[in-house]
Order: sequence, then structure tokens, then C-alpha cells
Amino acid sequence: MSSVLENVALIKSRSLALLIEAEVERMIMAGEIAPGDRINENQLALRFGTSRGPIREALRALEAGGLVELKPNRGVFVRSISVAEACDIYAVRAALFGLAGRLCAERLTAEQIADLKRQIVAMETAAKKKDFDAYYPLNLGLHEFIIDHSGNVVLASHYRDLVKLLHLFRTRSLVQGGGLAISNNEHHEMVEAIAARDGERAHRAHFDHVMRARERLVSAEHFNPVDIKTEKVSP
Amino acid sequence: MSSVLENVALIKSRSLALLIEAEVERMIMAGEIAPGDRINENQLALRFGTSRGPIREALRALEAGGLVELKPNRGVFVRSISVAEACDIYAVRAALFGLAGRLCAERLTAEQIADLKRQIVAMETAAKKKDFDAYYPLNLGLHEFIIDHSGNVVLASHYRDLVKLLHLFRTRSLVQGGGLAISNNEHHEMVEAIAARDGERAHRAHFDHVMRARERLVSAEHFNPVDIKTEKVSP
DNA sequence: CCGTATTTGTCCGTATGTATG
DNA sequence: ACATACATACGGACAAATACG
Repeated sequence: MSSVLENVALIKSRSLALLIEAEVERMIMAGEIAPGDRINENQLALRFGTSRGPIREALRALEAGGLVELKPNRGVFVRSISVAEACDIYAVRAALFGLAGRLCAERLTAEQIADLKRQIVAMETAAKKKDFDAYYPLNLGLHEFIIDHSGNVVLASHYRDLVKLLHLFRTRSLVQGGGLAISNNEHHEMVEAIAARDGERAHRAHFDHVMRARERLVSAEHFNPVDIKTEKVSP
Repeated sequence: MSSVLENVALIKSRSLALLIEAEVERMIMAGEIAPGDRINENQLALRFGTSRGPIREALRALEAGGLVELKPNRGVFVRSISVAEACDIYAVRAALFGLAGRLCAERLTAEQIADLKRQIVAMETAAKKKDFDAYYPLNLGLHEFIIDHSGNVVLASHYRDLVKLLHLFRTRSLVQGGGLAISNNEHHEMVEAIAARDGERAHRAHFDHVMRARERLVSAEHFNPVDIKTEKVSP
């Protein structure tokens, strides 16, 4: 059945490769294809009811984002992120988020800062009730808010790429659950720094916030030593 | 003549798309194709002596790096970077470079720090002699050294992407020339912070260093208002 | 506004390389 | 080690969209 893309195509008629790129990215994010899996071009072509041309173009595009890995004459594989790599990604993400915090401190309007404070309050109540189902989307929303309102599209773009990559990191559940009340203290400091229009302080607060999540990752690694997938490298 | 790629292909046999990707990137960097120019697939296919398949794959890959822009049913265009965008890129670059400085402060060996100091001395002598031809590569080398030795490949990858993008920014000559002696003072502070193993201070020094280059960009914009290329957007 | 030329988008056939028994 | 099966890599042809006169 080739209806998967046809439905989307009706909504907005663009190039097949772009549609396939979006769909494959979704499949990877949803976990329908697991990290390490090989992606069969024929299978995809059959599934989407297209030829292999647009498939190959879409996969090339995804490769640059780091979601898949291209091995010449062997195929494309869904990237699997090691703990070490996740650490690196977290550090870079911290740097970008720190910058976003600084920029927010410099340019947010009073209304937007009030909005931020409301979000913090909502998160506090959710945290006190230990209502994780409510807390999680609020947390996501707060981070998105800061990235979006930084006003730097390049920053936002790179940040989002990193977040996507982290989805390929299996052990992430260990991290995001860790420290609900702790995280909220950090959020407080972040917003206060922004409200005080202190760019330097906001930068540090936002940077540290993500770096602490990274610390939890490192300690989790120590606690639960990962099995490195040894893979033959072509000569 | 199709010898351009054949020569390279002999050196290392990889996929054509990868070779074409590298070659087109080189052409863009060398200015053989100017920002805003359309890239003709048939022309490239003819020039490289290949079919259009690999060409299209290569262009898709380049798009994700931001070097070219894909407009459906119209073609691919070499991206042109506006002043505003260059500012954004500089800010992100500063964030990444700041992180690199911090990491270097944490992990560089004594020998590597000594190496850094030697580079600084060489740059100082070049600066005092106003020998720009000697200073420029040294400056490049110093930045590369810090990025490479940060030990974070994700950081290095993103940083390099940004530097590539900045090559598409025409007015950049205004910036890189500005402040030869000033720049060297900043380099001093950077290396001192690293030598003192003060991550926080190194972070700030490296961040500020790039941000000052950005400031020179902003003032240049004010001095020389850019003409925005108005381009029709398809409905 | 219409017809033509050019270019992009897509499909399919074939060759080449890789994995597996 | 060899042959077979299978997947990728590439080329070429057709269809559709855009640009131009």
C-alpha cells in the first residue's frame, strides 16, 4: 500500500524526496526503525510506492543531520549514539542553550518574561504533586520557549538537530527522569537571571542546567557500563 | 573534460556522490560558484562525466550543511548569507568556541599548553611587524588547535559547518582584518585561562573573543548598510 | 495569454559490489 | 574458496513543471 505518502502529498505537493525525508525521520524518531538497523532502499520504495531515486536523495539529506550513516556499497544505517557521544552532544547542547539564555535576557519583552514566570509556577505545582505526566510537557515547552525566543534561527536549528540525535540514545530515560525538584531550582535561577536582564548570569545558569543533566548521564554510565558495539571497519 | 573527478577517484575509490559533494563544496568555497547562483545539474553532470543521479544526491547532502538551498521545481542555489544571519552564526560560533576553551582548560596536557604559548609568541612577533601574511595562518591554526583539542567531535563538526557558512558571507573581509593587536590581547587571556586550568574563565575568554569579532561585524553593518536581495516567493 | 525550450523530478534497467551458503 | 543471491551504484529515458519569448 502506497497511501502513506499520498495522503501527505495531498496536503502539500512538494518533492517526493522531501516527503520521504520527513517520513523516514518520523519513523526513526518513533522508533519504528531502531538504531543500528539497516535501511533497505527497495523496501522503502515499495512501501512508499516510488522508485529508489527519491529514496536515495532523502537518505543523503538525513545523513547530514546525523540520523543515519552512509556506508558506501553497503547501505545506510540508523545511527546509534554511544554514551561518550551523548556526553559530547550534551555539552554542545549546553553551550547553545547557554547562549539562548543570554540572548533571552537581552531581548525578551516584559510580557514574555511574565509568561516564563507563569510556566515556572505551573512546573512547581506539578513538581510538588510529583505529577510527572504534567511536568514533562511543561519542561519541554520551557526549553522550546527559550530556544525560540532567543531570536537566533541558526542556534535554534543546531539545537534541534542535537535534540533529534539524542533521541537515538537509548539510555536517555535514565537521565530525563532524574531530579524533578532539583531541575526546578535550576529553572528558577534561569528565569530570575533573565528577569534581571543579566546576560552573563543567564548564560551560566542555562549552561549549567544542561551540564547537570550531562553529569547525571556520566554517573549513569559509571553505574551501568555500556556495551560498546564493536563494528568491523572496512579496510 | 571529465578528468576532474577521475583523478580523485583513482586516489580513493568511493561513491561518486561523495566525490561530487566534496568537489562542489570546494568550488563553492573557492568562489568558483558565487552565492545566489543557480547550480545546473546537467552542466555538472557534463563537467564530471556522470549522470545526474549522483549529482542530485551530492546536492541534497550539501543542502543539509546549509551551503546550498533547494527550491522545489526550480533548482538548487548557492546560499547567500545576509549580515543578520552572519551575526547569528557568529554568536553560535562564539558559544561553541567558548565551550572548546573550557574543555581545553580541563583536559590539555602541559605539553599542549606549552605548544599554545609558543603559537601566541609567534603571533605576537607577527603582529608587531604588522606581517599580516604570517599572522593570518597562525591565527587560523590557533583556532583549529583549540577546536581539535577540545576532544569533542560533535562540537568540532558543528563549528566547522559554521565556518564554512561564513565563507559565503561576502563582507567578511571587513571583519577579519579588523584589530590585529587587539585580537592578540584576547588570545593572551584565552591561553592564560587555559594554562590556569580555569574552565569558567577560559569559557568566557573564548566566547568574548568571537563575540568581539561579531561586534565589529555589527558596526560594519551600521556603517555600510547592506542591500537585501528581494526575491519572489512562490505562492 | 499561449507555445516552446530548458530544467527539474521521477522511474527503470543494468552493472558492480557485498554478504552468505 | 566459489558460486549464488541480493543490495547498492550508476546511467539513461520519460514526464512534469518552470521560464522565456
